[in-house]
Amino acid sequence: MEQLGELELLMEKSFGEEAALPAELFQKKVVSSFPKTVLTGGMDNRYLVLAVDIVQNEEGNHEKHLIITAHQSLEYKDRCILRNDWCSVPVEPGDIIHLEGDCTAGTWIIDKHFGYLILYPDMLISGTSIASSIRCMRRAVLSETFRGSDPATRQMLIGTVLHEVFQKAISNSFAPEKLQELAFQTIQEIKHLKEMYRLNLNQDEIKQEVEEYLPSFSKWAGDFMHKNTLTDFPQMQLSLPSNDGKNNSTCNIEVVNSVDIEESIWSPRFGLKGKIDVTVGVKIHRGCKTKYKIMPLELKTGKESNSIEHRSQVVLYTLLSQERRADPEAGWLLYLKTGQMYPVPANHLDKRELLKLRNQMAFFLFHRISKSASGQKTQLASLPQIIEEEKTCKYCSQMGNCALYSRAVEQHTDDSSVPIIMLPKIKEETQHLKLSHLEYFRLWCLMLTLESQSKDNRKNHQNIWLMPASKMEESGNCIGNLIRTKHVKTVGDGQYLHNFLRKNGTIPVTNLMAGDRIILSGEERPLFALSRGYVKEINMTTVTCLLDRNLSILPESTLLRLDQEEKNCDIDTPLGNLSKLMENTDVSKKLRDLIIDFREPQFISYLSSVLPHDAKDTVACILKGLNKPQRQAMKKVLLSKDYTLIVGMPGTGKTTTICTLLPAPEQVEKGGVSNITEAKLLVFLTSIFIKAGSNPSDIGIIAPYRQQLKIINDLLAHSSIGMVEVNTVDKYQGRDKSIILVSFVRSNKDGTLGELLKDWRRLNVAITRAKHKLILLGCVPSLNCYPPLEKLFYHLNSEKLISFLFCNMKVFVTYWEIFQEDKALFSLPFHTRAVSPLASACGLYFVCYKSSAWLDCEDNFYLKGTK
DNA sequence: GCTCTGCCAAGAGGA
Repeated sequence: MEQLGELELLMEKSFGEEAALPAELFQKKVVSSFPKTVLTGGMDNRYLVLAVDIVQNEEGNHEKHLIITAHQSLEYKDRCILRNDWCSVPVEPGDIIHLEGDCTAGTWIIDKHFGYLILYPDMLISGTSIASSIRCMRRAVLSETFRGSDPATRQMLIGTVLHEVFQKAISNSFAPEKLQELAFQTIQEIKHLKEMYRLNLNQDEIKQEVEEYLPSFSKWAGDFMHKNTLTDFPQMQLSLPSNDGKNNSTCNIEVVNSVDIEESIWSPRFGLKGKIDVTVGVKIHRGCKTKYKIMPLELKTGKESNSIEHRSQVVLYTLLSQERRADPEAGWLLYLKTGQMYPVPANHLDKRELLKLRNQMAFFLFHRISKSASGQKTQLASLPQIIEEEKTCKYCSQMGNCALYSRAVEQHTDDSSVPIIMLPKIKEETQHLKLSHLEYFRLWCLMLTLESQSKDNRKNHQNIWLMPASKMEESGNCIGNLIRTKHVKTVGDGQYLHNFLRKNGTIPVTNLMAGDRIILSGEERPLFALSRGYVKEINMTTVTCLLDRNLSILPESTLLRLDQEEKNCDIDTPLGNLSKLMENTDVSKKLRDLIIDFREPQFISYLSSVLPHDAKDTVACILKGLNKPQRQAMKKVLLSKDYTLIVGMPGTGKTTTICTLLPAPEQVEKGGVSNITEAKLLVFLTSIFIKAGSNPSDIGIIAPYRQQLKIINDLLAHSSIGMVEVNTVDKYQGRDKSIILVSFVRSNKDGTLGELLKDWRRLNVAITRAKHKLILLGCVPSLNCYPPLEKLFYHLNSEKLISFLFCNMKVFVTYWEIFQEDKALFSLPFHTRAVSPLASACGLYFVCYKSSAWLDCEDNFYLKGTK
């Protein structure tokens, strides 16, 4: 919030003052709003706007004059003059922009004929999003906010299937039998079958509808591919800027090959991203001349509209293509229903207007929060104006959110003007909501938006294009200098196993571990985000990854980098849920009642009335394994009509084991805290369990610190021990293993424990993941500084469960057996995991966990998943 | 103070 305050302070200043603002203040703003941006000139320029002035030129027209700098020191200033419609770009002092065009004598001129300005170029907006903003900017912004409001439909499924069939055919064959086979095979894919089930459609009707398209596929291929004479190819009117002067726009079009399928491109130059259905090699025969171009081909399965939205999408893809190769100057729009293909030239005017829309959208997405006019209240900003087109609104899937936002947010705080004809519609859409509901929506929408904007939650992959791999490697979240080795193995649909080798020597110190999500890019500029996936295996020299695309089309010499996918703040799901909670349905109404208006949950009186007769034995069997308080709570859950809050903590059982050794001081280094002695002991104990006949997959190793996990992993790799899972406490949440070994790591003289271990919830998770045996390893004097652990030791000590391994550096080792004794450790009321499967089997709405007070913590309520 | 949580994604078509 401090940063936001700073920003607003700047925004409130007038232009004159802006220019005079001290450089440090600007630098502060840039650091807080654009933490990763490095100002730079040249092709990938990033300018900081220092001042904005509106002036009248000699012809009496308005121009926007910007004072800009591409230097971190802010010392060297350039100018940018925005003419014609560019004057309307909502650019403000402190903004980051990218400029395309020419800079002469320190001045950029962007006008209707030449040049582009890209606002917040590192914010990548998808082609479809921008295309949809043509009709209604508000809807485009709402769709980016409330994702998942678009219900899936039969047509969408058909569309997805047909895209896939065409894409397979173009690199295979369009022969009718082959098409049949590809269609059949595609329909059988699990993801499509699931979707059919969801939409309540049967396979046969989908198959039939898909098959209706296939003759058009063949017709298209017959027209555009594999002919003997050039003149057999369809004639089209297509003039490209590069053959200017020549009036001959007539040409024959030959589609030679498919260069790529679903090519995913990020363009930090134009601030765009997108996926190109098919990237095709095309020969354009004009007179006796032939030009070969690699161009985007966009497939459409719906009505042959050749609409401005469809064409715009293609124009945007020509911009994306420039990130990888020469400007295609045009693209193709193919309607699969008829096989009709339209050329879409990308002229300056279209590109200019689309980029202006992109800028507008970027502005709205960037400015989600505002300050109230009266003072210091942080509130949600207004969205783009509601349009006055009842026809467009009639079928809009964002109608509900649009009206809700207008009523709950805009009409509450702002003097925003709603078109009069839209007022009744807004009222109608929101009349089922009480004031308390609107308030709830406003509050949570604000909270979630703020959360997503907080510094460490901001989702951006900017490092990939703003920072070279060699520099990123220092953080441990990136590995560069990799080349692809061996063959790419296709594991499944959209899953390709790749092997990478560090080109020179060994892989540097890294945080990357098996299971981490990564983004694969080329080291060279144009190859950002070629593919996404997971690390499968990593050692000193090689990395194995499961990727979503097959990269064997790249030359083997291509230098690649892996970037750990930054955590993404998923506010999409809660925002989607919030939107759903406000829907005019019975289910949502009931939930509003319980959640917003706090209606007390209801319970029925007798279990026999709810339990199906044949479920009795099963339930009895499950209950038998629980202790008394667990059984009582379980009963309450079963009687629940609405929801049940379960207050609980896990644990029971005991036994002892003894070892001798872990002095075991911790090491603090760049990668984090670790404890080699504990690690060795732990690996030793693991080997004992395996020798004793335990299955490695039944053993889990937990440590709170990543560095410790790394050391344990290294030790395991050098031993003969197989696939033992090693992970952080948090990754084990909600799961368990037969045998769990925990390494507490911390051991020092001054009693520093760090905040991490002090989180009692984490401690709780760590000691409750074991089904049969739990071994805790740690330094008693160090850990004793913390009351909850002290309590634990007190108990363990009284039960003689602690083995002191060395006289002055005491280490405890213990395990106990869970579920074998009725007696609960610490008199814990519950074992939550025992409850949840049963609860969900009973179809409860909520399963709620209240954190227990056993460690003198404050009362926290956790609302867990809805069903 | 060194950890994690919600996570695949841009588009599938409608009018």
